[in-house]
Amino acid sequence: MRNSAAQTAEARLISAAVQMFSTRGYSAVGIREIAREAGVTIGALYHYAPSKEALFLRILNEAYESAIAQLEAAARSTTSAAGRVTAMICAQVQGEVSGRDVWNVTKAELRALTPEAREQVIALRDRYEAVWARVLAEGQEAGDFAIDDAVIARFSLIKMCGGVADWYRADGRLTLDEICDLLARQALAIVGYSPVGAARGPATR
Amino acid sequence: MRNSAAQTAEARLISAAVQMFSTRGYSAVGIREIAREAGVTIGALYHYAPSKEALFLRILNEAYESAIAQLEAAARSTTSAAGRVTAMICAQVQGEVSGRDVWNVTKAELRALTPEAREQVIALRDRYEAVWARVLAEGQEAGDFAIDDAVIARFSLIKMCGGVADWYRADGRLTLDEICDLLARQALAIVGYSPVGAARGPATR
DNA sequence: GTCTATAGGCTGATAGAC
DNA sequence: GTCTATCAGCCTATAGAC
Repeated sequence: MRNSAAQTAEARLISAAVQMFSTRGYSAVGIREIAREAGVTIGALYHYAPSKEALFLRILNEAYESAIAQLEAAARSTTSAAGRVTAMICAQVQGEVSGRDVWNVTKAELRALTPEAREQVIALRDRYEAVWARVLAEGQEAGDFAIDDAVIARFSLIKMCGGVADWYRADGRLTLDEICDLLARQALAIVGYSPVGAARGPATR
Repeated sequence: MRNSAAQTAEARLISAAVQMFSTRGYSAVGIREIAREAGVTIGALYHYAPSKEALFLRILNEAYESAIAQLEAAARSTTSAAGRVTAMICAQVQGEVSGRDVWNVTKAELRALTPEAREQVIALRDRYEAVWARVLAEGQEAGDFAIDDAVIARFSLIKMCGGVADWYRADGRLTLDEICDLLARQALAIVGYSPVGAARGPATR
């Protein structure tokens, strides 16, 4: 039992599964290993989850629901289009870094799922992207942004944040706040943000 | 034997492995399945590759060597910094889309490798990123670009292209050329490109 | 070069005692 | 809730015939 005994067996199973799926992949990790790492046996594992895939799906669901809630909170945190994008970039980067194990799993393992389970997770991903789509469209309509193609811009923004957890280190050259700031500037450059509200007008800074 | 019988057994094995690793993941695919898909038996498979991981490593190596060569050709194709970035974005996007199976494998499966093999593939990735780093630094020194942070910009550019193959469809809304053009514009926005060569000066288009 | 047979071990999942 | 024992099947890899 490597995790704290203060946690319930269920919590230890979830966190062991997240950590192991993240570092080695869903298919490469056996239920026996998860159970051993969590300090229980397979019998107990199957008491908490009806199957390996169900355990996995639960992790994916919780990760996305939490991420969507945080992204929506960031989108509501201010009224300016540029402020929203900045807050959403920060929310996404911080979510990815603090839950890097979960997101490693989430992004890499859709293909390991059965078709029904995969559709369920894709619906969550679509809800997440819809928050971005709404904010970008509002900024465009208000004249704050000059976006060539909303779909391409959205994909790029999401991808841009998605890799941070791969290389960020707490003792690295840049703090997380600095990284968020740099990425937010890049994001505003991508959406053609101009403070005066004139599409494609000269930038002042 | 689902693949063309005109190919050698070796070529069929490689392409079957690429396709199956891509759609289902390295760990989830067994050597029996690869051999069956290629129309040979495991005995023949082990004649061409000493192990499952060696077969996998060979695929990764060939993919990266080819991608590095194409990226370097794009970087040499023109002398202007902006032209180079545009050509490199196109090279990267087209490489990812035309070889989407290989890249799905390459990006997702590093963790399935043993430590020695992983280091080898990471060295290839570093060589790939070094081409980008060089071009961005040259553009910055020449005054064509105004990059806040070269590392962050490089990661963002690479990530931005990396997702295209996930959603691109030949019969989709945008042609591949249109996508490359849009991404190249975003790339130039990220690197703070200004045609007059003045850092952070007003954009003319 | 390609085959079959097989070794030795791991897989997800279940049954039933406590 | 948690355990042990077990099923049926899959895994990578090897040996040796042809």
